[in-house]
Amino acid sequence: MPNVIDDEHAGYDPPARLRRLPTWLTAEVARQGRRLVNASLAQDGALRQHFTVLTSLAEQGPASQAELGRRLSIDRSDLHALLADLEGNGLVARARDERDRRRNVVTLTRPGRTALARLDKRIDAAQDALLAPLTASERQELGRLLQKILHAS
Amino acid sequence: MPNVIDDEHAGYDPPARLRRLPTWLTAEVARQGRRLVNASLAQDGALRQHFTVLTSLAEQGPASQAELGRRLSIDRSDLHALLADLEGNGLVARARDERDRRRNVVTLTRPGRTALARLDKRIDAAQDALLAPLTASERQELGRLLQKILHAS
DNA sequence: GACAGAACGTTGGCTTTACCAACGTTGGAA
DNA sequence: TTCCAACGTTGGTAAAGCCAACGTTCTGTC
Repeated sequence: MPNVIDDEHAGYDPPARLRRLPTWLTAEVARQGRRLVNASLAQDGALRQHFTVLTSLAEQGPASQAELGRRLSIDRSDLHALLADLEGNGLVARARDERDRRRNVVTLTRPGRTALARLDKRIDAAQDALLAPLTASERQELGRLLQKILHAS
Repeated sequence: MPNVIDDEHAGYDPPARLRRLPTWLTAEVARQGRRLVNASLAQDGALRQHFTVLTSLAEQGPASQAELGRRLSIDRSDLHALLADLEGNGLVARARDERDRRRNVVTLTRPGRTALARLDKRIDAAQDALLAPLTASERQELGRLLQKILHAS
């Protein structure tokens, strides 16, 4: 007869040692965030990395595949598959760079821009769901701390 | 002639839209932490989840496989493989619970305890590496915020 | 100008983590 | 006793991350 609340996370009780570990905490929060984002984006049949690529193209402009990979820290081979998906859906165009024919210049199409606008809303909803327990200033502080870690790497 | 420093992360420059997203930030920091932890644990041929399981057994005591899975939010089937690894290395023992013969009671062995002590040091080193850019109070605050998110889920 | 090495896109493979579905066994409740 | 739940187990899928190798194209150097 467990006296825990009857919910899907019944019994969840990680040891204190783990709950004190920053790498464990970030991994666990990231997992939760990923679940929320995946559920949101799945409504449009998109993956998290599709959103990442589209966002980079929209904000930072066209780029070769290799440059895109460096900007986002995504492996060339993984990016290849992602771009194939996006190109297949007409959200992105790949064209050989005539000034350097090794390169494929990736461009956001008009449908791509439209799709991204839709995904943007999905993503924002997921952020709110994840950060619901935090106040506005706590959210800001969390962002600052995480950025500080990333920036110094 | 790029004027960037010659390092392995050359060109890393994610769009501001992503750098503002909590789910993206936590995922990125978690990825970095995972790399550090994996590199540390690999020296002992262990996986992150091996450490998780051993830690739970050490701190929270023996448990059935199902209960272990609920505590750590690890799927039964994934846990099965992890326990097979650990049992194969003699770090863990599985014994049928005679009071409920559906259950396998998992116990930490003496070699398991020894191995965990080794892994503990590896893990702590990885924490320091990840949090290097933060002050002591910032580390504490980050932990608090992440725990608040997890606890309320 | 020829040559060696680097960068590029591409293909293929492997690992970890995360889920889900189904089976036979065992226990508990109606 | 019967039905359902829980358990361990097996098998499968998918996302993500990472690495090695190939042929093509550029670039720097001799």
